[in-house]
Amino acid sequence: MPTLNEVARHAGVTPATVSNVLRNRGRVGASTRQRVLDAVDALGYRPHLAARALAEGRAPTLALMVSSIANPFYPEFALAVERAARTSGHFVIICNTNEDPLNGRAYLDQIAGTLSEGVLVTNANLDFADLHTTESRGTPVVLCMWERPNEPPGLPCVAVDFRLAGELAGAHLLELGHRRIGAIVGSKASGIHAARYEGFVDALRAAGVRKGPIKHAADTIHGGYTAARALLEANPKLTAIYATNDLPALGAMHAAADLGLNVPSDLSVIGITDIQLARDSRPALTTIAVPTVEVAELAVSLLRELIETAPRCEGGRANGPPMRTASSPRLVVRASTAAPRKARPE
Amino acid sequence: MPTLNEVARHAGVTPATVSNVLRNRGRVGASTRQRVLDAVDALGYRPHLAARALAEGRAPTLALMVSSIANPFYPEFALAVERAARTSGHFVIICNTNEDPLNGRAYLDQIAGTLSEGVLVTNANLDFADLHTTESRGTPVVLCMWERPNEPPGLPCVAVDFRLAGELAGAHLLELGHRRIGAIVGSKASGIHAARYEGFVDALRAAGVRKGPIKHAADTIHGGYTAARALLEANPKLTAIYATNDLPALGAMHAAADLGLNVPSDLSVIGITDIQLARDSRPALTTIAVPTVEVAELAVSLLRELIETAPRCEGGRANGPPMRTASSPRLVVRASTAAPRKARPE
DNA sequence: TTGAAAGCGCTAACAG
DNA sequence: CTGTTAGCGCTTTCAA
Repeated sequence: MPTLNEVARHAGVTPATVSNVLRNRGRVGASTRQRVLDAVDALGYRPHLAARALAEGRAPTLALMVSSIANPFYPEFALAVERAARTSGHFVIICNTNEDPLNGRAYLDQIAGTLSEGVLVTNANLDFADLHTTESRGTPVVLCMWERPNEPPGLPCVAVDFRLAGELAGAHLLELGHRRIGAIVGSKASGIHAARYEGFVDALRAAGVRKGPIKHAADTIHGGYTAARALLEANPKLTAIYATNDLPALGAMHAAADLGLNVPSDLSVIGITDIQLARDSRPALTTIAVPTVEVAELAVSLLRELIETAPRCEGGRANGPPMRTASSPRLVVRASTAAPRKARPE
Repeated sequence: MPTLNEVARHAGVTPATVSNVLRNRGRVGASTRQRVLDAVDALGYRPHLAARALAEGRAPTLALMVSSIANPFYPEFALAVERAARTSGHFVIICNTNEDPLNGRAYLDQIAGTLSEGVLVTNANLDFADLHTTESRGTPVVLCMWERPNEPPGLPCVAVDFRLAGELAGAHLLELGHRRIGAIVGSKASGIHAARYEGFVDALRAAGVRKGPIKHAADTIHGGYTAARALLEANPKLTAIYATNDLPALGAMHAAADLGLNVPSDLSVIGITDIQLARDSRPALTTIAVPTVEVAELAVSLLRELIETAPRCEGGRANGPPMRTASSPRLVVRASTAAPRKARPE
């Protein structure tokens, strides 16, 4: 691989000049510029990104922390993140924490500030303390998909009103006439989906409908399957299931099928997120769509701002860490919800 | 972020010594070592990976080229790649080509050899010429999932016997008694799935069964859906569908459902790969499992070898580019295949 | 308009 | 055992 120095020699100029023409920096004479350009493609020169970054005191990548890229939501998000990152010349490194805070910390320790200029965090089950540490060391961190716009975390974030998402889901089911609704709430006691459940409960309360049974489940199809079976077997009269995520909702549909229940005529199922699979399932899943791409773009642009300004205003953050709020979740009605069989019109 | 120099000053030694204790290189006195270590965590020092890489003449990442990380196969593969890469201290950068060779080339030009030490390529629709170029510039490239072990490409690769996969699929269907089998062949005219289809046809031929209708389709659930509908509507007597990939197979199951056909009693469906979704679909998909994780590991280890040896044996590749062959695909019988309704025993 | 020089943070000879 | 010296490939003052 030819270096900038070799290009310079080849063009009979100094490295500084080559650098200048390459980045359109200083004023360079037209003929010199041409000579340099010729040398560049005579040699097939490509700038060494790592070296450039080192000299500039920057880093050419963004780190994307996910619990496991295999969970189908993350790839979709990652794709959007990558697109956004490319526009600012960043590459993205995927960091699978595998739900283990230790892995997360190891990643942060290694790449934050050295290989990556900023860190994007999805529900990767990271230690907040670790995140603060990396932030205090000067590498900006932004939380994607913060679930409570009204309760900012101690870190920069992009918020999505997941309470509203839950509420919309509840309202939709209620409107169809459902009164006995089971809930599958994702992600263990970590309470990561608490807002989604609260919104749902709020909707019920507002309608004067009693809370139905609830079951916690892993955020997978299988987790939803197991939870739904348990729910349905213990509560045969349920006419609908609300899952705080699409994957468990899909699992609930499978459980229904295995129990001889038809979706939606015997059982309605609704999820949250609107992943690709929701569109591709049979019946297609009714869900509350979250603006994934928008979140990714907001997150990347926020991160970029932080990267720009971080060096300057070291100490004082005016009113707490910045937060961007993505547009509201919205209901997407597909084929997995319908009025309960014997719904009496209100 | 403290630098190695500061650590050195803090410990009252020279940078070289710090470097030595950090990498257990030269012999360092016990007390000095301790002093350095103390300084390291007094300052919270972490090595600057990019700088280190630059000094070592290496790069800390591997590039993974995929057509789109959103296709559910790739995340699974990416996860395995990342795990393997971590063991050699590499991070992985995901490069979505979005099926466009131009994007692929842009990625290669930018990061190969500067940010990434090696390139892993899945079916990303890249220009082979571009790949050769980057290889000739000294950055090793390995093709993952080469489909024809007997016809090595001009590049290092990990091969999987996809002809066999197709044959196994055909054989399974035949054994169940199917004689009228439609085929959904993925990925346009690029012929990327040709081997999979040939194997299938070989199985039929060996059994003296006539080829059924064939339809090409995009490698998505929707693509499979459309193709299957067309196939089924034009050929009502089909009792089975063979798809060269799981996603289209899943789509075929949906099409069957929409046409009032029960899978597997009215129609058997089989795919190739065994992605997670194959396990999670209802009915669960019978498929030919490809050893994804093994392929990822072989690919990374081959790439590592190439990275090690590349500098030395610049010119001469003994017997063409190296190829590793992953273990054979194998049949995984689930619930989407069964004997055709009126199968007469052979 | 171009060149010379210093330095980003680290490693790698070699010398002492 | 430890320090000295160069230098990875590039950028960026500052002079010329």
